Amino acid sequence: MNTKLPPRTVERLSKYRRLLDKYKDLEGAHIYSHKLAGLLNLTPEQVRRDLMLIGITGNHRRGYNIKELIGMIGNTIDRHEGQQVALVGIGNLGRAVLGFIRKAETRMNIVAAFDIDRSKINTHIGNVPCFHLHDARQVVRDKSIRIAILTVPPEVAVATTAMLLQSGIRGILNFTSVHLDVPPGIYLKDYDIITSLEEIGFFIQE
Amino acid sequence: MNTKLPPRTVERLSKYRRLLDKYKDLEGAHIYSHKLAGLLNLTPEQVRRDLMLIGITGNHRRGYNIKELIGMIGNTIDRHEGQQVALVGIGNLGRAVLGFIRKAETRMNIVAAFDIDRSKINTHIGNVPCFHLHDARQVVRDKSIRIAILTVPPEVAVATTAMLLQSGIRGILNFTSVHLDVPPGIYLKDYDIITSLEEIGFFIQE
DNA sequence: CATCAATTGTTATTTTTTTCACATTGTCAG
DNA sequence: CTGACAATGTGAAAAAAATAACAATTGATG
Repeated sequence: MNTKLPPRTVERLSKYRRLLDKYKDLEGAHIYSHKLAGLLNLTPEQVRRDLMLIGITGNHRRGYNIKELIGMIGNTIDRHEGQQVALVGIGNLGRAVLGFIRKAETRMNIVAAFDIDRSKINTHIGNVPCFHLHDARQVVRDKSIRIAILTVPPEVAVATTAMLLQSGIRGILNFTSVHLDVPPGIYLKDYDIITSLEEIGFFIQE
Repeated sequence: MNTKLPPRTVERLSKYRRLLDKYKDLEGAHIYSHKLAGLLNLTPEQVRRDLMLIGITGNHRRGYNIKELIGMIGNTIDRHEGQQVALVGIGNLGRAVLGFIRKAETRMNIVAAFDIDRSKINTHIGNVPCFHLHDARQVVRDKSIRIAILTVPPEVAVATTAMLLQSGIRGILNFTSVHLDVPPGIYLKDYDIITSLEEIGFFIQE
């Protein structure tokens, strides 16, 4: 489908779906744009525009069919059979993130973990097999991995990223506070806890 | 100082400072806007405008004085003697986040942790004392805590948030995937791993 | 069956953020 | 001392995102 959606819209679509997922079995259930907006602190107009952009049509009297909505969002933002994701860096943060994602219901499948600590290689974390980073190219290809979650120590963030890019990774969720330089075509999302805290700190001053 | 900076600018200011912090002892060192921009994948104009907004003046020949720059960013986005932060929810994710922040160099001080598990109360995690959530009001006031990092299980996210708000917290960094409703004046920042992954998944399709 | 209230779909407007463009200025070379 | 280069500072333009406004539609109601 059309890949020209605004990033903000994609973010919100993901949230709509997650919020609505719990009602997915209620056949015929509907929701109004203002209700959905209220639940997520958005405006109804924003919700309607987002849904319009992915071609969802609501009922003028009953609102949007929840099941159809979940389905259409899926058609838009999911790959066909889920995305394969690798966790890179099996420290405390990495393990915690892994646990978090496995508890959440999502189409993102963590299918491999990478580290350089020999004692971790060939073990399983949860049920995720652990490989040496040097084998990334092979594993990434074999398992059709396209996304990496980067939870390595800052010192090795840049070098690790270079290896990941060589191995064919297309998107990176960067938990290190290190700035990464990626070529065009690679989608990088920074997850910078410190910056977020400082931002909060600034905006609560008055 | 002026609190009307665009959120994006505040985010970038935090990043400028973190990047430049390693040069803070080089007396008289300067950096050009285009150099700083290159390091963070921004445009030089954007950098200059951000700095202009907080009243920094560069040298037309040598660029911006790094030390002054770090100082001015601090004047703008820091509270006077750092911010007091509480970690709420001492599970794996909470502990990992705590470890991460303590390794990073930042003015955000984690001064208390909260949980409801009796076995954790009155212990220390790292050197952070752990309290029962019921004592939040008291502790928050005593320690001048203004920001909470929320790493509790999703089932209790809403109830916990209500308690935090009652105790006088002003800002929340929300690691749960649960949507939180906060009154005006409270600054909430969602840290939604799943949404971020799905966003990456969408944008690498083509 | 006509009315009415409520909601959608979408165009227009406003606001926010980024980018462009260029006059201005500090420093260095000669 | 002077000219020229290479920055900065900033108004203006453009792009992106959010909000407002309102006609069109639906279905419930009397």
